Amino acid sequence: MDKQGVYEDIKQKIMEEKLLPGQWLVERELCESYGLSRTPIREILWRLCNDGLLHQESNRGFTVNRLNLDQILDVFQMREAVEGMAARLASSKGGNAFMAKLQALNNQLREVDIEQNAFAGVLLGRELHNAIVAAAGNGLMSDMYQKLMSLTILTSNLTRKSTEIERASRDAHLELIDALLKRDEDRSERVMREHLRDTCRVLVAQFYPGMLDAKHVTTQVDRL
Amino acid sequence: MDKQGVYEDIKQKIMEEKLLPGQWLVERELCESYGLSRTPIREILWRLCNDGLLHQESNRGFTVNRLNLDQILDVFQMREAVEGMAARLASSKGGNAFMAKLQALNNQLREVDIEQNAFAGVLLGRELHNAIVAAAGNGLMSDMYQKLMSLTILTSNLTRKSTEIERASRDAHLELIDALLKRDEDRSERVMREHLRDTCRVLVAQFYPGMLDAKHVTTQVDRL
DNA sequence: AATTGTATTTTATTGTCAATAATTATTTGA
DNA sequence: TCAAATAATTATTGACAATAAAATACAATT
Repeated sequence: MDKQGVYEDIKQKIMEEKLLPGQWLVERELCESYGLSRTPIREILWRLCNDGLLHQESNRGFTVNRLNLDQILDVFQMREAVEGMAARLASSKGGNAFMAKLQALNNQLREVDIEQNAFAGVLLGRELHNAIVAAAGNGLMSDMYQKLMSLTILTSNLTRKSTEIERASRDAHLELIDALLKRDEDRSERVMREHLRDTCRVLVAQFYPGMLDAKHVTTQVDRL
Repeated sequence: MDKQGVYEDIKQKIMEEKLLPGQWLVERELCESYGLSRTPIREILWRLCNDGLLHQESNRGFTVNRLNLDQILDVFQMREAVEGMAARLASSKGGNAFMAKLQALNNQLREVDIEQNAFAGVLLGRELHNAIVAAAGNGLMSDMYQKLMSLTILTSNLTRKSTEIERASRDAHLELIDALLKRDEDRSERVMREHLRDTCRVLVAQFYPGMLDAKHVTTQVDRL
């Protein structure tokens, strides 16, 4: 397997929780299992570190990054900033293909039975978010979004406890699509932000019950 | 010089335009001048690459990153998103120390004679932006802001042609401080965004005259 | 004969590796 | 419990391989 392949393989293993937060990645073991020497492996580990997936301690090596509650809140706060702007830009600059994509997602979302197949809804939601960021047409934004999504997924395995999150997201996603289709920039940004704050609340409630009074989560936007 | 020192030295050389965009950084030369071996130099180069200061081409090495107009616009768009949110958070969560800092900056800014000493104004402006992001209390935001500032400085040597930029920024900075002191979240964010868009316009006008009709720069916010 | 185009050689540079040094963690003995 | 010895792991180094650019030599064409 070549360097790029190894990079993606490790990344995926972290995403799929085959490598758990806090777990040490031993260079020698990685060399043996992938058949590469330490130098390229090291380079890969640095990349993953800069993606936010790994954490390095000097002279100790790399672990899978573990986010505490404050960091999770930080991630969602940044997602509000970045994806909020993405929604604004997409609503004004999105082309025909984007609008068609929104229509398609709208129809698919309405058809999905959340209680029966929540994960399908989650996947559609991700597609929506990805499409919005892509439509914003800002490469730097795409990079930062990618990093934020990595950190989001690192937060918790969304695949499992997804029902409640999806239940909370569906209406917001439909409203978001509506705002985008109407090219309402302000509403698009506002809905996106509120949606992310809600998602964050639900997620925190699930994984850190009894901590909803944390400062970040209760921040309110009077008017956007 | 140790690893961290070399990292900062190269970074500063890029900031000060002692290393120019497009210029190749040859590993062997860096090894000789800093007295380190290739592996740690390589590690430093990867870090700088992930900071956005360098650009890598496979089997060719690293160059100082060169931003085209579109990328510059992307940077400022992201700064609007990130620093807009920073202003919002700082206005609501900023403590006594932050408020005192704002007062001090307010006084200093009013005293500075722009026409005579524009750079002093630029430095105060940077201090203000830094203080706002710090007051937002989001580590991830600080990281992303750092990267965006690196890219901003890479854009052009702001030290030289700073008079016009500072002239355009001063009033905005004062208004921003006012909004923050009054803890007006919405206005703080709005003013920050408008200020960054104006700065971007001035900068583009200086370095890319006759291109102000570029799509990004003309994007307007009706209501924030 | 001069010039252009192409193939070949040379050079410069990065990519990879395995051995060694330095650091940190663990075990063992009192 | 503490200290020293041992083991495990990362950090660095220098040598070598692979790759890409540059220079050169040569042939083809006008």
